Amino acid sequence: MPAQKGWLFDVYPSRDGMVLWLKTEQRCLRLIDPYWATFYLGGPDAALKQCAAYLSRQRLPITTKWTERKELLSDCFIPVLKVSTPRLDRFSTLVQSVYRVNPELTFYNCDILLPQLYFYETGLFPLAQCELAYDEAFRLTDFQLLDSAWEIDYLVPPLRFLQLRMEQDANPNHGRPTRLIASVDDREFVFEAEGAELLHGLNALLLTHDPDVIVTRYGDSYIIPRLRRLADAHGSPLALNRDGAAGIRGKQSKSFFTYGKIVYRAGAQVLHGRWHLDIENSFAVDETGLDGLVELARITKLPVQRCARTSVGTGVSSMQLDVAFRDGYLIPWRKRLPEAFKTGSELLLTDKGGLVFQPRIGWHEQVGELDFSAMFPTIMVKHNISQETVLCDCCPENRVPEVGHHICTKRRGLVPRTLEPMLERRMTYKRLLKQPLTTEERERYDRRQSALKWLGVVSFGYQGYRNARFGRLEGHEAITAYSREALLAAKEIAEAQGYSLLHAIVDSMWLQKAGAMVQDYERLAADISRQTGLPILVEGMYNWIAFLPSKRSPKAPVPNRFFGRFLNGAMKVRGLEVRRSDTPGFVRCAQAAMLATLSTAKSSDECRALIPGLLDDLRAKVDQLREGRVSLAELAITKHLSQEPGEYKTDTILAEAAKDLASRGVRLSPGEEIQLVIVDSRANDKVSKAKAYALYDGSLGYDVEKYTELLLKAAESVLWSFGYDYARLKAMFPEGLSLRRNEVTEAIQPFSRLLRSRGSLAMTRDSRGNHEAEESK
DNA sequence: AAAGTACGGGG
DNA sequence: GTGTACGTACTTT
Repeated sequence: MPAQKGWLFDVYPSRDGMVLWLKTEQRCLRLIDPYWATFYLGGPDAALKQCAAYLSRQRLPITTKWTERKELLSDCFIPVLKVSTPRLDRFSTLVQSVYRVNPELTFYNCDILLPQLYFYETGLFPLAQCELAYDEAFRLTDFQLLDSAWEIDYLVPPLRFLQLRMEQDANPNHGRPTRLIASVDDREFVFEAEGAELLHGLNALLLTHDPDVIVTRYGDSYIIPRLRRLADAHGSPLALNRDGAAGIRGKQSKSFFTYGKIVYRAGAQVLHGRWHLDIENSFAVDETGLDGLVELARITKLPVQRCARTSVGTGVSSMQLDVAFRDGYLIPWRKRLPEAFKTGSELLLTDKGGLVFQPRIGWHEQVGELDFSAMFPTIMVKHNISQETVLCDCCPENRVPEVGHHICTKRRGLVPRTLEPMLERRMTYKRLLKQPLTTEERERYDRRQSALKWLGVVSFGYQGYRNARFGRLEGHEAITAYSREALLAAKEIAEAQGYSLLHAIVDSMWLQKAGAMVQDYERLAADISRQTGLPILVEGMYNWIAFLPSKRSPKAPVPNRFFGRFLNGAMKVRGLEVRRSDTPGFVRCAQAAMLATLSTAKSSDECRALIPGLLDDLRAKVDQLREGRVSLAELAITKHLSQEPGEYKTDTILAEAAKDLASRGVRLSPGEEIQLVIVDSRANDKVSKAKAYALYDGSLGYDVEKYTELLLKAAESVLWSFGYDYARLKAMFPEGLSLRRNEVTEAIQPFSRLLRSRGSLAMTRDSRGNHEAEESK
């Protein structure tokens, strides 16, 4: 009987069982595992018996068995009916039909996607190295796992890539049809968007190259749907999929509300036996690249293409399900409830219960910053905070400070058990990063640890889900109570040692003490760690840091508008224009350049000496704007629609641009991102204030003065501490020759997001506003 | 002045 | 699969 070693590349259900694709050095092998998927039913004996009888009358192969399994909340065994079927394609319809017949039964393990359930049950996971044995019909007969999801130095198989993108960098759904560019290795192929040549050319490329991964920009929302329509129209096949029997699974786009804002999720085009990754539709790929995606898929056990497209919260949830499943717990069906539902926040904001001490506005030198590392996840682990441990029946004496909830001391919670190995794993990567490594290794470990960090951040928010499978509001309250206690204690310890607090927010504090060196801060951090039981580290020492005031009331501090220079020359920037996604590239780069220049200065005096130069640069930028030498791509502003284009009550630039697109037949959904260029912000006669970037030919120019204003306001943020406010800057650059209708030069597009996908796998986004400046600069 | 609209998190 | 924070900044009415 043949056996093959390789990596588990793809897993999905089919009529005949679970399809497994094994990637070896040479090829990709399709096997089928005749796997029986199982769910459980609980309830009164009579009802269960009746249900078993109903199931025996079904025409599907189904087995039922009486057994006992543990319930999560009570930790007690309860009698349940185990229902299994090999017809994976009918699994969810089967659950639905049982529910229709007897909605009073309690359902368990029935709403978990089958590949996940398969992974939990077998111990396999995406990209696991394993040896699979199979018969002549390519049916799996045995397997051996040669890998562990917790392995640090795991191997990733060699993968072949095909990249697809449209010629224009803007969202093709919002623009005119352009040519399709396919690239393989370093070769590029350009196809006209219509016609049979495209299909033939692409098919030839797919067949000769046989890529494992198709990486696209806008593949989910535009390229693949178009290719499929084209193939249908010509009646010719399209070889995108590797599994000819399975087809491409399309998912509808949707808009939904979460945490106060509407989110748009593009549809999906999921391949079988081959991955399609749309970098414009993947948080994980965008933030942490392919390395982060593989790391997440391995430890969350979400199939790679699903992992690429879901929120990190889904990953956290999957890890918890895995732990619960392996411990033999029944997993309750999370029915969608119609009532209001509070979602977990990915923001660690003050209103969520974190403590803030407002900053001392202004310029400060010789400042140290201490940050609690992974504060919320660490609290959950340390204090055993989990759905089933908060307000337990057995430990009324173990109280949370302030809020008074009690937490179990007898039983280790599901959430801490999930988080603990993950925190440890991230620490291992961080330790590795301190050792001598090649650039490649450094980047890989850094992306992996960054992917893990997201899991930690989100797992806190998850506690706030009132009806989340493993969330609990009281757990959330307990976490923030512990965090306040820890920050307060840290402040007191620091002050007792002669430090004065400049600013503190949730898990970070900025301190000052004459003559204190890094070692002193290290010692302080060690003291705080010891006394609070939570690890706190020196984030860095600043030569200088500027805490900016509120723009509306210049005497009021705000917690998150500051920038400073670390001793090693790196800058930390929060709340400035560079950090905002709706700042045009031209302004963002101008401000980033100013900050980079300041980062070369180690003191207020050195900064002051740089100001004349900064003002010269600023003048050059203003001139560039006024002379119409800025490209549209640099002026494009990205914003998210909060509603349908027609629902806007006020004519803002965003509403105008959305209506511009809508009037030209572009369908837009709430939450969707659009790009616009301001043409004349003061137009109030219903003449366009703004144009959609994707469709704008530049004939109306751009609003020089508006962009100058944005530029000067960004400059104000940087120069405010040196006495330059907006009024003063404006006076220095009086409205000259105001060219409202400029000739626009289509210059090179240095801010094109395209750059991210060019090259083999340089797929992560440059972070906004973190400018690593070298000490030697 | 009031109402409408958008943004942010971490490293 | 997800179901509407809250404070700040800015624009429009």
